[in-house]
Amino acid sequence: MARKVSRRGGNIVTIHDVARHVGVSPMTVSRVINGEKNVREETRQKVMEAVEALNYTPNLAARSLASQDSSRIALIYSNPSMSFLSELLLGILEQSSQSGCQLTIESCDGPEGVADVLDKLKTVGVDGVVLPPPLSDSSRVAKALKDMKLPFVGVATSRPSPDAPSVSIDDFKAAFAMTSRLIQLGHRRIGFIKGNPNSYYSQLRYEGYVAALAKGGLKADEALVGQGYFTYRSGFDAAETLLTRADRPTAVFASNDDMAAGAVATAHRLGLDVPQDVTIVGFDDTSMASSVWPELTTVRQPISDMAALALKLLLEQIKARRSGQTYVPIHEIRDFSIIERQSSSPLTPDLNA
Amino acid sequence: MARKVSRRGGNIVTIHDVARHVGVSPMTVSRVINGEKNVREETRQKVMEAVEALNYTPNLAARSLASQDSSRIALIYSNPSMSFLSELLLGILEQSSQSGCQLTIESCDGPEGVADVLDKLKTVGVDGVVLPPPLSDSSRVAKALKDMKLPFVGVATSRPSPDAPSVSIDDFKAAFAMTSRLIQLGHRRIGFIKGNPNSYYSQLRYEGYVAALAKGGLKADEALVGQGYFTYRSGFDAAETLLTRADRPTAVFASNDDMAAGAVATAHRLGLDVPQDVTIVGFDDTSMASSVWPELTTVRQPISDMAALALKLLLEQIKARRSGQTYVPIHEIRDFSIIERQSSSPLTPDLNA
DNA sequence: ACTGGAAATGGTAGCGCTATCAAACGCGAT
DNA sequence: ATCGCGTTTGATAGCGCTACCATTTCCAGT
Repeated sequence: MARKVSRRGGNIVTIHDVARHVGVSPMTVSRVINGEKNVREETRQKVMEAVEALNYTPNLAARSLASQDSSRIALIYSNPSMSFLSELLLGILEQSSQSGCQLTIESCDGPEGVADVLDKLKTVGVDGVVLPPPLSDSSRVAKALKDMKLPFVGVATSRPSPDAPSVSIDDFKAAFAMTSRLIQLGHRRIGFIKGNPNSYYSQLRYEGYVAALAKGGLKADEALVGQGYFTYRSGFDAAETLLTRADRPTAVFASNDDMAAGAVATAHRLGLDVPQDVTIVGFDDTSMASSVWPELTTVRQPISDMAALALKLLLEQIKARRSGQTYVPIHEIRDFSIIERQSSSPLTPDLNA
Repeated sequence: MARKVSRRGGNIVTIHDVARHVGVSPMTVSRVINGEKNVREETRQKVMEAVEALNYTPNLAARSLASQDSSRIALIYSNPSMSFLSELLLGILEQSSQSGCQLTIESCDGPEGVADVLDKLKTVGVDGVVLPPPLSDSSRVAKALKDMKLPFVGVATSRPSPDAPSVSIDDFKAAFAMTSRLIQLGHRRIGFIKGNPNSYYSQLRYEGYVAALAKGGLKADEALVGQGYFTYRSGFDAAETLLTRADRPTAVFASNDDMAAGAVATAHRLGLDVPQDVTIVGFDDTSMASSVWPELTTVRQPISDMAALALKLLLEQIKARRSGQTYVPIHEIRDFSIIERQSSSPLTPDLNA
């Protein structure tokens, strides 16, 4: 155990210890650690073993100091959907600690808040910005950032800015898949609760629903579509209109989990059992989906992974920009999945009669 | 604008630029930045101005490298209450970026998961651990950490380990205050939904409720107390028992927000309006409280601040330990507050009849 | 004025890592 | 063997900041 006691007390294994242990130069160890290619396989092996044996972990502070890639990146959000945010944070955190970048989280409420926050970023000095929805859909924010010449990345955007990379799922396809699943379960009268009309992905989800109905040979009925605003309350209200109809839908697809939860509450209030009397499904798989009872069947976005990837793309962009290369924004599409929980069931025969 | 172009491309303002601008040594600037005392007021002033003028921001990587205080700290959680977690993360993140420490977030589900995670921390090598509830209440985890000689800090614990610092609110006092408030609103039959009996703070909240009833001259009625487990579902079920009674309570105090939200759902299902027919209040002020409708009146814990403070205490502890000093754990108590939203109202006269 | 000791400031030497370039090595072709 | 060229390795010099100690400045007490 080659341990070195540093000048100031702590005792830590450094790259030099590993180098000495193997009998190579620190530089070689560095190369192995960073996965560079010009290292003989045999050498790489020996270094890896030493790293393992000495239980070496790189000092991120030193690394980012030396490599000058210590980017300051800001995550700004205006969406108070904490459950979405925390998933996002988990992913971003993991990536940022791996990439060794300084992270700042800024909340901006209200529309003028955004401007203030951007101003602050300008004076404080950040190297890039991560934009979760709904900011990632705002062309105003995108333009402001572009004018500031500040690189940014959009997470879960349906309308990626052409100037910046983004990571998202295919909202249309996801809504299509979920609707198809409901049809497959035997549902024929399928209601839909739209999200905020300002959001483009809200539109895409609706279109996916309509397309799936068409493909299933069902005609879209405007009366089965409610307008919501992505809030619990709006789902609660919209569901009331849908579920008090004489020919109420046997399934309701709310375009996010909060609205779905609100719809479940309304169903309960109307004396309807979920999913016995009505199937209700959501979108996003935020913590809300598994908090309420019955737990919601929903479309899962791998938010954490998406966030991590987004940060990675952002850092690449910054690096490219620094070295003067032109950077072509990448728009990455991740896979969604459908999580079936207790809020959905096949259409029961008697209701079909 | 004294800007220096670094060897590798970036151009950043360093402590040297500030020093040159003022005409002092970098050391003095460093002292001013770090708020050390042995600096003449006049000098401090000038340095501050230069910092402002040049828009200097310290490079955290360099700082933690030089001062060797780059602690690796881990946040381990087993509670899937995402809303609580995200608040926590926000606070921790802010503090960690200020203190320049490396943060790792680890989830451990199941009871054996904790052991695995601790094992991992051991091999990876961390300098300290932050424990949010319910882990912060587990004497088993505390003992394991103590055996590993790993400093830790508890956030929102009601049963702080004597060996480690902690930050929490006074759960008893908070429950007492909320119950008193309900009494003040005219309620006389006040129900309570307990949390998981394994949690000590669950017990404290219950005791606060009982004490407030006593002080208000009301006798505690076991029939108005339901057993829950801090989950939505458990609140949903417990509320059913309470609210279907002939002499149902006019107010229900659920000992966390998830259970309160479940109780609201049950009330709705039973055809009761909240708060017209029954007042329902929660505890914690997680995002759940403001997601549902009506939004919940609840006890607010300043989770974010508490988390930030906890991290600070942990770092102090680590520092003290490194320099060989004995460290006396500090148990910090923060103030709670009662947030009144739409789920509570004064007792309406006719119900009192 | 003059000393002594505290307060303020500066010089030096790294913290652990990596960019850069120079050196050493391998190896097929001559 | 010798050359040439690409691959692998090493020596050096910082990245921006702070710990540590040396130095200077200040001011009370004589």
